[in-house]
Amino acid sequence: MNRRAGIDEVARLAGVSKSTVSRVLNSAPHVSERAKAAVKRAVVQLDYTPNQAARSLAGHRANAIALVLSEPSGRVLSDPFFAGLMRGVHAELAGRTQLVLMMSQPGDVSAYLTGGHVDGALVVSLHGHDPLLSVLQENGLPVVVGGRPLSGGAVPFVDSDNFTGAQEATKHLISSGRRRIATIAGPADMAAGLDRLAGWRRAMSGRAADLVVHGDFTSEGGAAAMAALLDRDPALDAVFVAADIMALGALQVLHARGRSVPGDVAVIGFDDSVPAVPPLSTVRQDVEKFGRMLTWRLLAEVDGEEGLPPSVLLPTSLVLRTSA
Amino acid sequence: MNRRAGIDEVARLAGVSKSTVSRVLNSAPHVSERAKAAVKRAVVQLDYTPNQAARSLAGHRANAIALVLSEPSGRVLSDPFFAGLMRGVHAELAGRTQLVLMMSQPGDVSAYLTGGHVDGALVVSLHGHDPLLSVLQENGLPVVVGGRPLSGGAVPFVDSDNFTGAQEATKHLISSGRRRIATIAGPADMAAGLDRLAGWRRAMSGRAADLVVHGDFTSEGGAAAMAALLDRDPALDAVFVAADIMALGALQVLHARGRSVPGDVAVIGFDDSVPAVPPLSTVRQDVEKFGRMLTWRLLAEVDGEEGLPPSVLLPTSLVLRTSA
DNA sequence: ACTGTTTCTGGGAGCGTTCCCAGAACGCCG
DNA sequence: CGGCGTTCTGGGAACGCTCCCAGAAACAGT
Repeated sequence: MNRRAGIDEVARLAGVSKSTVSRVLNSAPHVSERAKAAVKRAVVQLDYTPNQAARSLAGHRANAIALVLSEPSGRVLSDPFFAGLMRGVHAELAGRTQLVLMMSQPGDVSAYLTGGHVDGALVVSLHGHDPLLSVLQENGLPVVVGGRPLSGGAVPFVDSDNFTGAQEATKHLISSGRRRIATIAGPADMAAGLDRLAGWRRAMSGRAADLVVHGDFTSEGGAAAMAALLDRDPALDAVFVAADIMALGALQVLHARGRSVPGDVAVIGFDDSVPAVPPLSTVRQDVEKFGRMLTWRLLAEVDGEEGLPPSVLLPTSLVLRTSA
Repeated sequence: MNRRAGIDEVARLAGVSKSTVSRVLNSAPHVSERAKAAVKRAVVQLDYTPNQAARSLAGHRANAIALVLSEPSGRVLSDPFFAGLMRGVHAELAGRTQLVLMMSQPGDVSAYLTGGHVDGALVVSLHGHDPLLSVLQENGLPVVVGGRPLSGGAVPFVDSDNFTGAQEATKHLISSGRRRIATIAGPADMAAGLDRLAGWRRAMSGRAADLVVHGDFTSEGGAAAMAALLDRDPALDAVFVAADIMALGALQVLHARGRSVPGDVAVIGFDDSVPAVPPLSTVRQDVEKFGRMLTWRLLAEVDGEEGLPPSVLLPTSLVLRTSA
């Protein structure tokens, strides 16, 4: 393993000072074309890669952002939503900064984050009134939250338009003639759960909206919720499920109890994340775009740009397949 | 944002030199209990966190490892397998080192990796004869591969016992009286695909083993493969699918073509990663353990431990549910 | 020509650690 | 009591960059 070239070697080969090399590398102004070209040539010739550690140390900038999964159980990782999100984040980063992954065990995470190891944090899957947010804000660390936070004042966030999506899905169920429409809602301590439930409620206004059971965004939770719903009203003929992954569980229960889908019961999910039998009608959200937005917003914040939107709401669209 | 304390402040408060502080932080030998206690107290009092950048720079160690997804498309990310893997990796890391995520766009990744920014790399989802491995080895970067690499000589790897798992699944289909047993295999350029196919072949020895179609580890691929299989032999009565995610696609096609599962066609998947209708019989692999093993192995390698096993094969187990 | 302004350039002081080396303190043995 | 090993400690030179400052060069305007 031959030692890697340093900036001074590049400087010597290019016949300039290391200051100039540094300027070229950071595309700073006030560099002659001649010097720029010479440096670039030297960089290629020596196969030079700047040392990140030295850069961070001298530049007071970590060149890394954290993706924090605020979920001790690590449940999120199994969620296809998360996979797409990460793809988006990564795409937007485009090698500019490193992505450090963290799963939140309350204490240590904030210590690490405020320790100056990252320039900013993407916080995802926040439950209830997590203190993490306020801690980070107090320390002045740029933060963008994925999914509307339930507390935390003025933190910028990116979210899908859960309310409208849920509303449209439910409207579709109503207009296709369903009479007893239930919902398997998300956790009551997450905005995604609450907002989708609110959308369902809005669409149901004027009808009996009592068939509500909360799930936990897992297929097991979805199954349990479906069973509970069926016990409560064996005659229900439609269900809006706040997540595809829960819909999968619901589908299993419906099948086991001899209900045909969509014959006896229509099902609409949310996310457009999983293939199912029968193919699931669902509310589609572009998770990759979600991830890109999140990242773009954070990087802009880190760069100190002005006039940024406090938050962004991404549109959703109803995708009709077989299940409803 | 008040400036963070440095090592010398800790030293001053503790009444020792920064060398001693450093020794305590790295739990190096030759430090008196007295000094150790004083330093620890000072650290707590000042809420001191060592600066990673400075550490890496001075210590010639990045304190980070890379998780490389050797898949330009980013397909892996949607795979539940990957989610579990990452959970395992993260658990094993336990805050000791950072995890940097990378998706392989052939060129840049190896440049970055050999640039000294990480102490080692976990390479996952390798296709065919990826040159990445040899590049890394030439540069002396510790590497552990997830899933047996098709080329690359003596790289240590961790893998599930795909062969045995597939064999057992197929044996089960045979012993339960199925006559025409097909398989949807994985990609022909990945060991996971090849080994599972080999297991199926071994179990099928003595019977006609011609119903083979390759999929690409996506549900769409699984659907296409199932359709092709059905066209080739409408009377097939069982199929071993090399990945649950493909099985989902296959299930959709079977359903669409009026085949009941398991009545007309028995289905066994691989991974135990997705809920389905009907619940899928599958070959279970402990992906979290997989991730932990992978990481443990790499860290051991990085630490220069001796006598490490060249590779590890994790057992699989057949989980029987409804589909077969 | 003389000063001012702008573009370019190099020198060198940090950044916060680790690691090496040399020295202090403390035994213990002859 | 002198010498020698062993444990402990502090000083200071790296590590490879960025950033500040001051000087050189180029080009104006008077």
